[in-house]
Amino acid sequence: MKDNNDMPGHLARRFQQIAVAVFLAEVGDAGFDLTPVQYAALATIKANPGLDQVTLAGLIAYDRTTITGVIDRLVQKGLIERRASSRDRRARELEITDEGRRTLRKITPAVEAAQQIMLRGLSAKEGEDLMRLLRKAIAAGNELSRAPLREA
Amino acid sequence: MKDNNDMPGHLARRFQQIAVAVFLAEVGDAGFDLTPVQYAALATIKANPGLDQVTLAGLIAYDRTTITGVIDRLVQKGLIERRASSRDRRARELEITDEGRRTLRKITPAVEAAQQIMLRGLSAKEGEDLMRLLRKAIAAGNELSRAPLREA
DNA sequence: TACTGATAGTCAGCATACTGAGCAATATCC
DNA sequence: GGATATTGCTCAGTATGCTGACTATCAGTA
Repeated sequence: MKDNNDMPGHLARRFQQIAVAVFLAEVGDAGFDLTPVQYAALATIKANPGLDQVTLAGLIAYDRTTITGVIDRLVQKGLIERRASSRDRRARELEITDEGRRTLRKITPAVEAAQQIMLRGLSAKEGEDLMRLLRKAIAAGNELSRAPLREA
Repeated sequence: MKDNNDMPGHLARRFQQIAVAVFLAEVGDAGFDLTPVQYAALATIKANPGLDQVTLAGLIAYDRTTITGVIDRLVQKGLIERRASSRDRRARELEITDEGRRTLRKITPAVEAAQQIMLRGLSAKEGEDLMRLLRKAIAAGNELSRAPLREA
């Protein structure tokens, strides 16, 4: 009988669970109310001004039906704006607001601290190894989920 | 500016996302409708007959409020039974049914195939390394989530 | 034994994720 | 140019996961 600890799927779930908890704790302590998912979306919108929702979803590997709610909440918080595209009337262009930019700047230290804490049981080299192996496994499995990563 | 690919949190989410998709695809192809979470609960109930919900949650690191719904669905599918404990009237004892045992036996190949597929980009040694590093990081972060792993 | 604190379970509410369906608009092909 | 396919987005429904609150019960102690 295989143990849970021999199942990559179980380890994946557990590591993700801890990663989210650490992120929320660090960001919360810093005085912000932003989830890991919202943070990634916000940072990606800042780096790609005016992108549409499908492109955003592709850049961070979110499902297109998930991104709708995430964007709703970022708009609600005043961190981004969503407006109709002039070129394609189906699409919505996303833009970060000044408030969003400020939030992103102030929250960065907490986010980076969180990334450290997630790996606190590992040496620097082990942390690098873990990230390298994850990247490799993810690259090989990219097309297996409904929301694969898509380059711009 | 740090890239998403340098963030262990982002890699964790992505790997977990692929792991779930692979699991559901393999198990679905085998003709079963069981999630990774339901599978782990079912297997743990089989291995620990009569355990209560809190103990089960601790063994697989689920939140106690999440386990309620998972158990509801396993009961609904006829794979387990939930009955009041005679020793502690607050607690519910969980028992696998014959149907649950049959299901577990028949889906095991699909589950194991899924674990292979998740790691298909890695060599055998790399897969082992990845699991070892995940186990180590998880052990160090165990207490950081609301639902830590608890030994029996 | 009565009080107090801890524990088992549930519930409401919110935030991902996904399936599948649908609408509107754009692209493509004949 | 018009039928057809595709694309961007949304919605309803289901399944984790979590926070925080609540009930019922149990355990320890004054």
